[in-house]
Order: sequence, then C-alpha cells, then structure tokens
Amino acid sequence: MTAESAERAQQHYDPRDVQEKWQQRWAGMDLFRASDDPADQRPRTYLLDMFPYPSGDLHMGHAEAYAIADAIARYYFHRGDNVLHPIGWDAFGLPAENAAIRNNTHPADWTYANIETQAASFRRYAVSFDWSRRLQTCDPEYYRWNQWLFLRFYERGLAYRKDGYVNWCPVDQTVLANEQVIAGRCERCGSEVVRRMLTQWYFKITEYADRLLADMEPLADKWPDPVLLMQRNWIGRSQGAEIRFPVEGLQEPVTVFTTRPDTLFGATFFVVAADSPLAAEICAPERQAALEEYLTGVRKLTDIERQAADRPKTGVFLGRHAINPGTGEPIPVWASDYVLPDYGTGAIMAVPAHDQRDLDFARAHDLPVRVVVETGEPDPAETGVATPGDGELINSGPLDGLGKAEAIARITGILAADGNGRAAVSYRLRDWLVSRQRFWGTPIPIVYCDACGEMPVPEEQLPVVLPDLRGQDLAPRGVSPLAAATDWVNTECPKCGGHALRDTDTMDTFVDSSWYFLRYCSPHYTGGPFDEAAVRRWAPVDLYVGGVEHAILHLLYSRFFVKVLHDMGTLDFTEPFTRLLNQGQVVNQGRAMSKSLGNGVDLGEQLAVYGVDAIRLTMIFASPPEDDVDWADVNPDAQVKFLGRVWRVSADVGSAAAAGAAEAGAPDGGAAGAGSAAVAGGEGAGHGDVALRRVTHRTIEEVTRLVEVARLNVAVARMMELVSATRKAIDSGPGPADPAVREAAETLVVLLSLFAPYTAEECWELLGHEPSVAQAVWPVADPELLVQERVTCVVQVAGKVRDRLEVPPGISEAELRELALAAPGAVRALAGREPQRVIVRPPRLVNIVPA
RNA sequence: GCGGGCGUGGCGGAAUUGGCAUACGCGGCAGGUUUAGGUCCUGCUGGUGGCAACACCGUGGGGGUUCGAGUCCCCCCGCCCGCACCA
Repeated sequence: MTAESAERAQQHYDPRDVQEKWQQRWAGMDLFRASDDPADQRPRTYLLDMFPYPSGDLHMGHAEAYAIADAIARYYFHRGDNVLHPIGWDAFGLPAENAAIRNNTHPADWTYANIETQAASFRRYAVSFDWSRRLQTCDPEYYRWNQWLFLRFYERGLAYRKDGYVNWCPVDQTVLANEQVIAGRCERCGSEVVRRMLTQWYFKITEYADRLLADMEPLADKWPDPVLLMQRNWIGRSQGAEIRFPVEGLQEPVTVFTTRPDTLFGATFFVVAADSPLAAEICAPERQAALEEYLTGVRKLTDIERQAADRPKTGVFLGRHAINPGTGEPIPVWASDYVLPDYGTGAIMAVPAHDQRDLDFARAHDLPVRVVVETGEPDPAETGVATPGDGELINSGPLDGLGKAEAIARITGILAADGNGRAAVSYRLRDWLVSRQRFWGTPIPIVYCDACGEMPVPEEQLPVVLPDLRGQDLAPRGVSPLAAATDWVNTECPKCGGHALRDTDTMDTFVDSSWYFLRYCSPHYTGGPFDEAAVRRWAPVDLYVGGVEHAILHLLYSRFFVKVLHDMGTLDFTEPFTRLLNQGQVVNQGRAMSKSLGNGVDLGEQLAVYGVDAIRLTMIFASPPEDDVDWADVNPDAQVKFLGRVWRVSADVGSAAAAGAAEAGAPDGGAAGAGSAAVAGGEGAGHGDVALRRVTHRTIEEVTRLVEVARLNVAVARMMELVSATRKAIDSGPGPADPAVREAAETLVVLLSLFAPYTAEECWELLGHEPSVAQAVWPVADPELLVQERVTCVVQVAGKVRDRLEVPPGISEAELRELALAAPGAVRALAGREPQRVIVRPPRLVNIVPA
C-alpha cells in the first residue's frame, strides 16, 4: 500500500455527499433527450417503465422497478442508441376522489401535488428520463384522446351499451370489470362484490379473442412464460360444438355449447342459467312463482357465497321438457345458478355421468344418470364421482364403439347435416365493461337526446371536460357524481340542437393506460392521440418493465387497443411490447409491506440513511430482477462499502496521474479529457499489466452480456471482482500509475454508472474526465485478451475430481489424455487399476473410468 | 379442484445450459494498519473424520437415464402464484 492510499484509507466515502453537487450539474445538461430528428441515424431503442400512480411519494417498489429499467436504459445510452425513456403519470383514479372528499378539495389538488413530489423524487433517484415528454392522464390534453378513441371504437361497433348483471362494489359504489374482481372481492378495497343489473358501456374485446391468443406465439421467448400462460387462461378458448335442443313451448330451439358433444346420448336433463331471460321465457306458467322464489334467494348471495367450492347444487324445475336431438327423448329443463348466464349460451345439456357438476346436480334432484363412455372406472351413479376421461362410447347409437375424438368428429358431422348443430368455439373472456360511476376519470363522450337518442359528441367538441366538483359533491351515492352537476349534464343535441343529457359515467382508468406508450412518441401532438410518423419511429416498445400484477388487465387491454388501432390503419404493428420484464416485489420479513402489518419501509428514510446509489445497488444486487427482494435480508451498508472501494480506486489512480504529470510535466496518457472518451482498448504496446487487463476485458464481456439478458445482480458481482483485482494491482501489483490499472478503473466507473450514477460521476471526475460519465462510450472487450493462456482442466476418476492440470486452451485430445493419465491424483485414485474408458473433453475435463 | 412455478451453505444468491457445486455479497473467525474502537487491507469459512496429506457425505426426499446430474425423466413431500361451477 502506498503512503498516499494508506492515508486515503482513513477517509470514509459517503455516497450521500456527492448527490447534491451532481444533481445540480446534471440539471443543465439535458443528458437523456430522445431525438426525433429523422436524419438521426443512431439505432432507436424505446424503453419503458410502467408509469406510476401518484398515490403519494415513491415507495420501495418503485425504487426497485426504476433501478432495473434505468440500468438497462443507461446501457443503451452508453451504446450510442437514440433512446426513448419517458415518464408520466397514471393520474385518474379513486384515491384522488376519496382524498378530495376527505379534505374538501378537488381531486386535481391531491393528484398534481403528489405528481410533483414523485417527479422530484425521480430526479433525486437519478433516473434517465426524457423529461420533455412528461404526461399526465388527467390533463384534458390527454383525456380528450381517450374520448376520441372511444368514438372511433363506437364507429366501428367496438363500443356498445347493454343491460346486464355487473360486478358492483358496495363500498366504492361503482361497477368493476371482471378483471378487477379478485376472488369475489373488489380489487381496490377488498369488499365483497355483489351483482347488479345496469346499462353500461362495453368494449368488444371478445371480437379480438382469437388474435389476442394467436399473436402471443411470437412473444414466446420475449415475455415471461407465466404472463403468457395467464393471458391464455384468461382468454380461455374452448373448442366444442353448439347443439340445438327443441324446447316445449318455444318456437326456436335453444342452443347449448359443449366441449363434449360425444356425450350427447348421456344428456339426461337440460339446465339454463336461472338469472338469464331464457329461464323466464322457458318457464311454464305454473312454475313462475317457484322460479321467482329461487331467483330471490340467488340474488341475495354475494359472489363469494356463490362461488363457494362445495356449495350444494340448487335449482328449480321449469315444468318443460327439451328434446335430446341424439336420442329423441324428452329431458326435463331446470334453472340453476351453477350455469352462468354470460358464458356460452347460458344453457347446457347436462351429462351427469361424465361431468362432476352435472352429477352433483342430478344426485341432489334425483335425475337419471346414463353412462355413455366406458372409461373402466366405477359407475358414477353409485360412487358420485363423474368419469370425464376417454373411453369407448356405449348406449350412443351411431357413436357406439368409437373413442372420444372420433365420436366428437362423428356427432358434429351428424348434427351439422341435420341442422341440429355445428362445431363451435367459446371463450372465457368477456367484453370489457368500461363505465364507472366515479368522477375522477374521462367523461364518456355520448349524449342522450330526447328526440335523436344516443348521440356521439362530435370530434370538434372534444374534450368533454370534467365539471368543477369538489369535496362532498363527490361523495358516493350509487350514481356517478357527474349526475349532480346539472349545468354540465344538460346540453344540446349535436344533431338537432334539442335538449340532451350527457352520459354521467367516466371511463375505466385502464383505458388511459392502454395507449399512453403511443402518446410518449409525440406527447404534445394536437392532431390526434399520436403522430403516426413518430409512432412508426419509436414503437413498439422494445422493453417494458413492470410488475406481474398487470399480467392480465393492463397488458391485455393494451394489446387489444393496438390491434384495433392497427385495423384502423394508424399503426403498422399489432403488438405493443416486444419484450417484457416483470420485476419482483420488495417485501419485508417475507410479506408484502402494509400499514396493517406495520412492516412498511419508507424509501425516503432509506435514501436519507444510505444515499441513492447504495439503495439502487442494493435493489439490483439482492436478487435477480424478477425475484422478490426481502428488505429484512439485505444490507445497504455492503453497497456503501463497495461504492467506497470504487471511489478509493478512482482516487488512487487519479492522484497517481496527477503526481506523474507533475513529475514529467506532461499529462498522463490515459487521461483523455473528453466526456466521450473511449475507455478500454487502444492501440500499440505498453498497456500495462496483462493479467489485470484480462480481468478487465473479461468483465466487460460478461457485464455486457449480463445486462443484455437483464441478469443485473450477477453483473454487479462481476464488477465487484474487478474492484478486488484492481485494488490488488494498486497495493501489491504494478501500482496506481500502471495504464492497465487506469483502464480497469475507467472501465469500472462506466459499468458502475448504470447502477450508481452519482458515485460513478464523481469517480469519472477523479479520473480526470469531464462530466458526464453517462455519455462515455461503452467499453468493448478486446478478443485477444479474452483468450486465456492456461485453463484449469479437471481430472476425474469415476466421476470424482482427483486432480487439476493447467493446460493451454488449444490442447489436443490425445495430449490431454496423456497428461491426465499421468496426473498424480489420478494415478493414486486408480490404484493400479487399468482405465477401461477415458472421456476427454479438451480443455476442461477428463474422466477416467477404471475397469 | 384445475393450471403453472420454485426448493442450492447460517442468510441473499451464482453455476458458460449435462462437465471443478456454493462465484459475488452478508454474517462469522483470524491477521495487518491504527493510541483504541470504527474505517481500510489480507486470509479462512458446506458437513463428518483426521495433526496432516486426504477420505467419505452433500443442491427437499426416493428412484432412473448417463462416463458424468443442481441441471434431463418418473414418483413423493413442502412452499408460492394464477384461475376457480367457463359446460
């Protein structure tokens, strides 16, 4: 250790000390602005973090997500790409409204105040955003395009209104989309959802079900498997058949959907959804009272009760029979709540022998069970266990003797020929209910004219701006607060000029987030939601980073929007996000942080204690990006220490250069002043200690690879190894003035700048460079330095390591075999036995199998 | 119930995708520097036996494929996630 570094070792580097200085210096530098210049030939990269909801200040979860995305964004900046890395706020939503009621203010007050807080925190957190593209979805300049898009959907028949049972949250006093009901509870407040009949707006996402499914194919390696699987399951494509059953008293047959048309001959009764119009229609007059009574009981149930797994199957006989088109037999028609009104056709053929639900119902109501597939399992009528498996068809007329697949094909053909049915596909996916009875959202741009009826608001009248409501005006009362704003609600019909009323609902906020990534391409564009040329330039998003909680909702809706916009001819691609990265959560003691558990960790406090760089590094180093980070298991002090080691290396190299310059009266060769200095490599001889150079260049190679595949925790580990090697070279090797040591330090600092921008910038300056290190060129590994001189070859005997050899990497098989057989450890382990077989895998391994 | 994922030291995690298990870090133990503590620098640190060289065991458990398995296949156990009467 030199005297100087011994002295420096006494200094303790505190990463917090340099934050203020660099934050100010960077403020004037505009380092991360994306260029829209068409002449700009750099490769373009669009990197996006899921935009935050402004619920308060940034929290630990944001700190992890943005540390990950920022590291990757900074990497592309260093590579010389024209990078689009924007930020905005998902600013509409219920919490703002609740805060406004509580504080007797306008939701905008709370929203914009929180946005400013978060914006300041993002700057302190040193995220490489292009701030010129900032957007907020609650700005009229933004939400007018929600309305514009709604009208385009409307024109195309993709936005429509219908009556239906909807999920109603009694606490938030609003309708919820299917996707927002989690296990029968409101996604937001957790209260039990009830069913309610309302007239609401829907987006016809089901029309895109097949494409949403098919277009996942090319995403296979680019999106996490669980997300693709969840989407696939959510869409829930089922292949089967529609079969028409004539029903007593009805002119038209009633169609059912089934995935098992082969079991038609076993259909011994028929069930319709009790709360569908069909039930009332079929019901015989003398049974109407019974049906009413049953329905009253059913409607009292919450979804939680309805979905209880082991709930007995209830129902009511409707006094009518249907004709099984297979057997020609009359079968009784029942109504039950186990048949869903909004899946398939709301009616089923019940095959109790081969469907557990139908069997449960049959046993509860004493209905016949007829086995039509011989599966080899015991009789369902006796065991109470249905046999859904494959087998030989029996009791099935023309299907007898066939297997399941053949029987399905045969019966589908017969039904089609007779006009009694056809092959069909059904989806679990329902249309997207977009109406919300809340204030802080985008008004639906529809008016209802006394004379003309439902009328879209003309484009030139957009945006339909929210009225100025605040405080108690916003209190939930079962209808939208907008209904109380009479001046706003009463309007003119755009067609006849007569009296009309505005739609008083607002749009689901997921509409806002379904296209914001397109808006970033031209955030100030006034001719439409986005400038098509700008979108062609940037979109689709190359890498999208966000939590897995959006695996279905947001991502499915965005995919849908992009397909619709594609069909409208405004986009030339059909998928919004080329690659998706789901980062894990930050938890504490194994559990999600929450107020009720009292295990919350405050990001601001963590930053105050350890500084931005150490927290960012802690997030990155703790685990792979997609895994959770348990804050109870990490120690940011370790990262403070690591940052100090990098700083001391940089300081040692920097002051050695200064001393050398003073002595020689000339600047040190490596200390190029420009911010864009090329770091590694260079020409000619005399680059210093080769061993260290090998470490440096191997580190460049590995870190580059690791960042590209987002294995950021390992990338940091490799950098730590380079620090140790450089430290050793300074203390007990060629010393701080060696060019290889400078090369190592400069490399290290550029790599580090992805994760710890403040410390990296400070070190860059210590090394004699102008800011900003963010503009330094990413180092390139010299292939010659990646080739090792000697590699360790493992010599195994019977699969166990018995010796090691240092060999040249190009060693021949024969030569290595010879060396291995002579290796002392191998000779000892063989103990005189003859090798029966020798597996040689040069240059890494030899396995000797003794006789 | 259906679908999927994951189990590696005291802890977080690594392992070029079938080839040295435990990189890197935390924690622990020791040494150096220091008036001392902290800082800083260095070394050791899976288990058992042994003074040691070394041997045996070892990636949730059991079996299999292979010259060779943390990695592939089958069964079981445990934890986590998604869906949940979708016909």
